[in-house]
Amino acid sequence: MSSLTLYDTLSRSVLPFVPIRKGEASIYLCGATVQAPPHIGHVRSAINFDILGRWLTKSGYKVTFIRNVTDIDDKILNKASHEDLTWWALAMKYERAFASAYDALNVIRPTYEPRATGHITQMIQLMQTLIDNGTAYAPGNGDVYLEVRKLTSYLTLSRQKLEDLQTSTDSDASFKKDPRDFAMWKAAKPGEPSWPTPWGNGRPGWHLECSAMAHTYLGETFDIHGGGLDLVFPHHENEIAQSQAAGWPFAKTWMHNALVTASGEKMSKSLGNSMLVSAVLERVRRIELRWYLGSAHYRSILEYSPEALDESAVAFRRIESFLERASKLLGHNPVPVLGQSLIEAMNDDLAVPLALAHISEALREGNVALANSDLALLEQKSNEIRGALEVLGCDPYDPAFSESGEVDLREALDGTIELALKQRQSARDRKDFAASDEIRDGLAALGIAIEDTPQGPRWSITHTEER
RNA sequence: GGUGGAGUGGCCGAGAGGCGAGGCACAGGACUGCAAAUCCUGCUACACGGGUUCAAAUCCCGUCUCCACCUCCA
Repeated sequence: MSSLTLYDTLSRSVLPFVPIRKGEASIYLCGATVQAPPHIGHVRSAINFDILGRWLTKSGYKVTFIRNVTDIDDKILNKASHEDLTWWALAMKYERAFASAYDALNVIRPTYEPRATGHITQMIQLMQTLIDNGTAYAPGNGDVYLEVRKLTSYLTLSRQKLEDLQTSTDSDASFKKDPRDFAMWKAAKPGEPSWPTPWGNGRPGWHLECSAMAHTYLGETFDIHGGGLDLVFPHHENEIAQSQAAGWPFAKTWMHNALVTASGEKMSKSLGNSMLVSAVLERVRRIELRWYLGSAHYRSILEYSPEALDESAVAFRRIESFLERASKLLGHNPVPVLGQSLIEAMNDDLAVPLALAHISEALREGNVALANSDLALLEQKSNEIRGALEVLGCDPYDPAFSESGEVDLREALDGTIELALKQRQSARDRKDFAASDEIRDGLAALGIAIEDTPQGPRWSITHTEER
């Protein structure tokens, strides 16, 4: 059996995954700054790393997964004044929006989900350590900076040279010893929330919280640190800088998901091209959005278009409909089984597109088995397909995807439609095709598609108008 | 200016020296009262120009185009 390899941004190569603690895997993922509702780029990141977590779990590791919530920062303060809310009310509002989007898309909840504001003590301790050892300084205005020239190594992840960085145009640069020094802690402006520190009242800078929280929950070193590709610099570089300056080895492997683009450009709120999760869920079902966002390789750009989304949803319905027909013929639901080809694909740096090709193949073979009523083969193929879907977090039998009340409704509907199908069958038996087609067309107009199979007619809801 | 990534058939999208990934669309066929679904067959592509090699989408050199990051970003 093959074993897991993952692409590591630090070494720029695919390396075998060797856990620090045998049988365990620790992951820290940079979560959201909760200042606006989630768009599909945000949840893509969560889904990509959810697939990683699921695969590690399937592979037998005990996974500790941390995903933080940044609940204090400049944008949150700005937005709060615009929305006429307190900063904490705004942060909670959007934290909940993210949480419900993650739940809707069947992203497994992290082991712990720490908030920045809950870890001020740990941040102050870290700053104290760095000030004591001379890598950080408090110039007296309430800010605390990290002095990047004191570091033995810096910019190893993005492979840049300090001299090549375009210098910041910050107006407060006057307190910095070097314009490239970055703020770990920001002095409070009048009216802003603040926490007391030995260097004055203020609030955390963005980078400090992740160093402090990763250390709190995962210790001085852990297996995987993840995040979006846009976080490599400065965020992750600065996390490394702070943590290693404190003497912590920090993350062993760095993984970055590629971004979602629209019209060739990065999806972001400021560009005005972001597709909110809530808006996209008007178009496709939750499981279909998950399938779409998870089906690209995590290191490939995903270019969003409504057409691509629709196409992906149609492809997923084919699989779903196969499983439905298979379980009907088998008399029970498929049991998730990991096929060898799926295992190899996933172990190869989570090669989801390759896994998809294997699903397509199994689907074709399964359909043949269905046509021939080859129950043994049908069982095998449907089990493997369900196993693959489960790894991708897109198992149609997962209760996470069942709509409330759907089951009861479906049963009632089933009886009603069976009645209509019986009428249609008797019309067909007397070759009264006008009457039989009238029944089929009538059902179609109600959003019920009828297909005649060797096992008799089957019905399904046409999903186009749904959710 | 610096640092990365990318360009593959009508479209999407894997692969990374030699065996046509896969999907969608399209065309033909099988099945069907018709349709749908399903299956079978067809569609031989790797930005451009050089080079290395018995063999290049893959390696090397050069060029073009696009994207991301350079202290707000997932």
